[in-house]
Amino acid sequence: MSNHSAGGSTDCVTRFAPSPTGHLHIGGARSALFCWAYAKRMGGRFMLRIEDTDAARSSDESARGIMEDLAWLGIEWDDGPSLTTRGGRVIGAQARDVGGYFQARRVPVYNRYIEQLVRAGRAYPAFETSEEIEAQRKAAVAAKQTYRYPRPTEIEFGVFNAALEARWTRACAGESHVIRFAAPREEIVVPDQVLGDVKIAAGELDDFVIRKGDGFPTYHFAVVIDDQTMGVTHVMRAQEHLANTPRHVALQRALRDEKTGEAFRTPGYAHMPLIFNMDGSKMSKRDKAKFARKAAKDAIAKDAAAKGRLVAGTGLPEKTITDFLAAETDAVEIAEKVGRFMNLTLPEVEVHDFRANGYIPEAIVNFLALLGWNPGMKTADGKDLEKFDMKFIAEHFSIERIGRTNAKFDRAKLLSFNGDAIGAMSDAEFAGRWRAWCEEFEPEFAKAVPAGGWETLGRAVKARAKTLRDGVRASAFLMLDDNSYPFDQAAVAKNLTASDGAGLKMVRTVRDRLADVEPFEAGIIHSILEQLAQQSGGMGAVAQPIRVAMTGSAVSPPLGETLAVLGKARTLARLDRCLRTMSV
RNA sequence: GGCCCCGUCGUCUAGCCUGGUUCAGGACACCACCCUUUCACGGUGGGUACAUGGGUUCGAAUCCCAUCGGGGUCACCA
Repeated sequence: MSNHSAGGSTDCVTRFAPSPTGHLHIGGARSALFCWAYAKRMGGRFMLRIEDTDAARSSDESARGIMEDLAWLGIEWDDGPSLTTRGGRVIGAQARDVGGYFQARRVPVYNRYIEQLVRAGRAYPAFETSEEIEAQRKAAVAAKQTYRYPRPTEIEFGVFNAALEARWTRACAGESHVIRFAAPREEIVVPDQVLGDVKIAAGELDDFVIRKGDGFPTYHFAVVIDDQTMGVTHVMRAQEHLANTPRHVALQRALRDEKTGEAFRTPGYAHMPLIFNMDGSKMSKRDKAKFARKAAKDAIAKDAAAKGRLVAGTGLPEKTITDFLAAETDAVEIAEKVGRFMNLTLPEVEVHDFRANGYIPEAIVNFLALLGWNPGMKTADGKDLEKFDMKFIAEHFSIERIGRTNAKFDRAKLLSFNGDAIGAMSDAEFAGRWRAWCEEFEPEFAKAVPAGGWETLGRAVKARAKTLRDGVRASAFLMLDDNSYPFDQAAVAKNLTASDGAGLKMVRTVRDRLADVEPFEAGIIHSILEQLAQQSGGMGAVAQPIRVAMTGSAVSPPLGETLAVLGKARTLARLDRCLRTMSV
């Protein structure tokens, strides 16, 4: 039996290793999900490691945000930093002790292995500045040649000779340097469980940097050391890393574990397909700027004055807006301000964006699982099985069924999944989750919902909401000022004043019937409307006039709930105002 | 450009490994109709794909090769 109670055994250990330089990208979330799923399926452990060796770009705030996003999705780690959820539960509480899950705190470990490599003649200090290297690289490119760092002639592969010792002494004395790996001149085979064996010819690798001038290891080095010392057995990541993997394999062959003295293991690799936008571009934060810019330019093309309104509406300096429109800057903050002012839904690229726009984690996780993986099962009626939950993924995930072809992220399908997931909730569950979301992301609206009104309103809105935010849109009637909301004139003409004011007469009738209703509940209101409908030529003749009178438009959720949530006083006030201000 | 990976409807994909049961199935999107108190929901139906060219074979989406196309990677970023 395993002595690790929280997760499974250490026979299988997968890891997700983000660098904390921003929010969790949706593609990263998929990587994490697959790693998690495989570990669960194998009864192993899923680890979260923070790769913060880029001191300039990393932040603890980002690390925390990433952990919260993962937790929100339901992707919880057995090993990694601990995170206390809102419910007070601690994720990572049973983590194994592997010497820290933040790479920046593991520098002494890396340095020991650096020295091991140097003394084995497999790594050496190099003293060129990055400017010098850059100049050489440019010259090579200009000459249409592939740049490879030329190994100094005095360095003998696999031998700690006098020249190397002299370099090492200079480095240890504090002279500015990097450490480079003496790459082997032999073919390297990366055994990949998705792609099969990927062979890289001898001489393709050059002596890449494994420790930077600032003393931190590079990604390539830290990954190899950590995966070995933390017992990682399976490395699953996006295909963009495939071309880096030979470096890792080469490093593994050159290193020995300082505890066991044995050569490093080569973990099982599985590189998964990449995810792109529908137009084939990379999904990036810049997509928000592109989207907002296009919308703004379109508006200005229609009406030149729109730019002035944009400046005023966003509160940004005119120069900032001008630069933004000219694509001088892709700043997310500007894009978001423009988006907010223009009432745009900017394209989501980070998990947090989806959350803020009203997506629910079950739908995201389900959709993500289908991007590059497929259970290959049928439902009872013979269709492809597409809808499933985390439990299913944990039970059925397999590397063999990971695809090889890149995928485009189809937001329309995600939206459909989200709508279905919302539709599958009970009314009570929807009401609870919708309310919690509104309180966090639409506090103004949340305040406007009367106490006890959430379930009634939720029932009215659930079927027409593909996102939680849609529920707010559908409830726009609630936010109207009872005495000044505008009327859609076409709707008024059609439903109120037409046929000699038949609609207005109906409003009058309904108003009088409603005045006595007690309690003012959706079901009761509905049955009253139904009665009237029977007496007067169908529900359309009753409902549409009321709808227009109550909301100013011909579109709203069902009237029983709409009126009930508004309450008797507001309902009568609105009907009265309509009667007062309108005539044939 | 060098090296590497990939190529089934607009998109995600099933089928490919173990060639025939597939003039290729599902889902999303789209269109039409039905239902209907508006908007939605739901129901029914429809169009659309094996990149191209060569092989192998009685037979190829499935095996082989070439071409074309897409992508990744070549940092003191991860």
